[in-house]
Amino acid sequence: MYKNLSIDVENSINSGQVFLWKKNYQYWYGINGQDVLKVDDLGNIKSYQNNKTDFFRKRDDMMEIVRSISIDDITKNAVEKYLGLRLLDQDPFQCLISFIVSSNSNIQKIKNNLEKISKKFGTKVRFENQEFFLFPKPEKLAKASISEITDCGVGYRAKFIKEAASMIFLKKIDFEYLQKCDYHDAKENICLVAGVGNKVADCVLLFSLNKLEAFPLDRWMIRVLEKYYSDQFQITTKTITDKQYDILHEKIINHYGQYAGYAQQFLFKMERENYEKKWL
DNA sequence: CCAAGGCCTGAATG
DNA sequence: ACATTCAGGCCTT
Repeated sequence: MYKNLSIDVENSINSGQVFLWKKNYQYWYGINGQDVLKVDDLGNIKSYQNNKTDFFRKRDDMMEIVRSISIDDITKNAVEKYLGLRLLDQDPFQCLISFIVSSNSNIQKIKNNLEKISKKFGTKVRFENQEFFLFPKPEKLAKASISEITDCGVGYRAKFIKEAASMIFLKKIDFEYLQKCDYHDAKENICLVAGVGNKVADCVLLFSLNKLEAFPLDRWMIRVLEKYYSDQFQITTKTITDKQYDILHEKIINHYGQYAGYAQQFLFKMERENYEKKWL
């Protein structure tokens, strides 16, 4: 059966993966680490640094992925409804800081916090006759004071941000290494960062380290499992412990297979749209 | 191991 | 108005 597998840029950006993006007439502009991306409605990218980035993961075989995750009616419907939705391949450091900031927060506030961080610590550049602030480098945030970071409105997360930046700057966490090793090793490693638990780790792994079996379980996804999958994935308690998270993830991988992360993204998008939640 | 409580902040709710 | 709750969790006890 024929499917139109072209990219839906709008839905991909408005799916909770990225925060430092804005639309200016027909183009989307976004910060990705030390680069600025300009994207047209077909997903063609012009990059400030002239980097070749596969931000929309065009390398993925969406025909095969869609086929393999459309394993039940709920997911099948979500995939069909948001077929153009894509996982985005982000700068790992920006992604890590973004999701540390995201914990116990909401999209509007996360965006606001990250904009302040970029403005305060990032390099100002001009691109397409507009002003942008790149995301700060690890060294810059590692050497900032806690109170300077707190001024960006991130509250108690400030020290997590500083510590995380230090670990990257000092190569205690090495993203290039994490790219190479498998999901479980990478997760164990990145969870060593204070402020990074199961959910944040899975976001970083899925959105920036090419681990497509990562399946971030946040409030929304727990709600999805409770509502539509109560038979297969029973949620027993209010707070999910580390062990329960692991067990759930194991069952989820058994159900969806190696592209479970894509399934998560379609279901997350679906559920938040059902509740008419705002995006960027 | 598990459960409960606390946490910056600001927009939304009552 | 003003208080309370809640928001894409995590850490400590």
